[in-house]
Amino acid sequence: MSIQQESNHNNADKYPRPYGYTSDIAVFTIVSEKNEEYKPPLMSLKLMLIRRADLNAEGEINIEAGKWALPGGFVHPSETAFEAAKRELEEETGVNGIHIKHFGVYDKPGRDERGWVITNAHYAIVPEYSLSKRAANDDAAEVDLFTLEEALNLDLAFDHYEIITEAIENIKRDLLQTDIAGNFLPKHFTYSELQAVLLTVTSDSAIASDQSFARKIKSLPFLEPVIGEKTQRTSKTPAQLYRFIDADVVKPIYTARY
Amino acid sequence: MSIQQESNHNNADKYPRPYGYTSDIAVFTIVSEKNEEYKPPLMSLKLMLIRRADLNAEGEINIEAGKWALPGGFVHPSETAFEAAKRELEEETGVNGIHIKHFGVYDKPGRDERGWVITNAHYAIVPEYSLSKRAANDDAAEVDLFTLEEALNLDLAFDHYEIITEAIENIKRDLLQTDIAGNFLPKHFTYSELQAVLLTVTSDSAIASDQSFARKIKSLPFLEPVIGEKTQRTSKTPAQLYRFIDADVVKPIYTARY
DNA sequence: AGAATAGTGTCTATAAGACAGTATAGT
DNA sequence: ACTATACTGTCTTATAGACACTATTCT
Repeated sequence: MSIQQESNHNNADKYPRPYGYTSDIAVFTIVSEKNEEYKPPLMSLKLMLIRRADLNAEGEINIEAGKWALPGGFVHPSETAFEAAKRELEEETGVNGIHIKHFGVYDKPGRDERGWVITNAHYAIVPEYSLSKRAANDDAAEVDLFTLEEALNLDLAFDHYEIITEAIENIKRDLLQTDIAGNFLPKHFTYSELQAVLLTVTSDSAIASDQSFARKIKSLPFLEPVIGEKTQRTSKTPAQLYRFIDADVVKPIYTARY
Repeated sequence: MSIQQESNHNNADKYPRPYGYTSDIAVFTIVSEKNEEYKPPLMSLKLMLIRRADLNAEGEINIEAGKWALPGGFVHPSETAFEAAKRELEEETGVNGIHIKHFGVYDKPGRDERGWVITNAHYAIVPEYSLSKRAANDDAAEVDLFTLEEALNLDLAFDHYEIITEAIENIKRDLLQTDIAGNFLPKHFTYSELQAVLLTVTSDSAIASDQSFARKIKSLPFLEPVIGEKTQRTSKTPAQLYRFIDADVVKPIYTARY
């Protein structure tokens, strides 16, 4: 069959239809481990997972029961996979305006033993407080936060090991190459708070050194100081607050602009 | 319904199943407009599109008949969308080992009036000669190459205007930010040939200036000279040949490495 | 010799990182 | 005074781009 005939898309009835179309979300949050007064935070990046119940809603034995999995659900025909992810995340956390990004499609045959289920993988960045609220609301659901290393050592459902691995790669890269780090922070933040976020995914000396990073923050095109705004929440010395602004963060390899 | 219940993926029967699952491919090629002896090439980036037939294989009036569209086809349940794109592209061009990249999922409700059809969009980089061969093989199919501007001014099927727009954004960005430019070139190439590829998507002076670019090519970590190999195909002066090597081309914005 | 492409020499401006030092305010 | 954080001064090195120049080969 030629590609052109197929591309007419007129032969759908001849082709098997997928059994299901879902969205999964790798929900990341940053936990501030210590938070004394006059101290910069110590942060660690965590992933939220849920534990699959032994029985499903009909009382039948659940597939992949007892394993840990990414939250997710079926896409409705009236929405896109991205909208479904957003909707599910808002249902989950009760927070909207969350940063969410599609990073892959998982459709390998056999990834779900019940049939041909295609899932769209997203990662999301959720402030810590939204998740703690949720955990309190719905204590029937077994939900937990894991470090990235812990998460990959759990007994994971479906192909979620692969999805989580790639979610981690994506968020680590994006944290260092885009301006998404701000989604873990309040609107206005100090250099040491941004530094703490970045240190969750890198140990580079240019980030880890206070002096280097204090200098670097002034040269970043997507950051600007909030004039006259200082805080003492990270030190006795009042520290300048910064905010993210919209700016291109492309760093071409052949040329300076395009 | 909570996100956790849905995530059990046990309720597939309750949810509508997609009507079709397809892959589309934006096939890009670079046409060398002039090719005199002892001259560097003048290149332009083109997109291959096909024209949808008036009637389908059953003799019925075809949906979106007469419009131009990306080649593509249905994904088989025994393969991934990426594999389907690769298979279709090889059927189309008769060439394998082609660079192909998934860049998006298009699943907006109503994008295909016959039902819920989800497509995976890919772009591919095909050397010029493979396409000319194909055009000769299958003259029944109406296939043509268009400049990017021409392509967007055609009467395009489905949501292919949007897909093509994003394909163009993706390939332009990747040409300047990754090492994919080499896929348009022979294994060994001169600096002016690489320059001609990049000039199809940028007019930056650092690329356009011969001297600047001749210098730049030596500092690029993913290029190396092929020792002792020179060619006169672009000038009377023998020119050094280069090749791409595997190297990380990440350019973080916060730090030099990670 | 002339023409065209392929480079190199050298200067300038900018930027990044290292190291040392100063500034601020609570205890 | 002491301490911890928040910076700044200054040096070194690396890099990019601009401009002028040289090198090579065919016609």
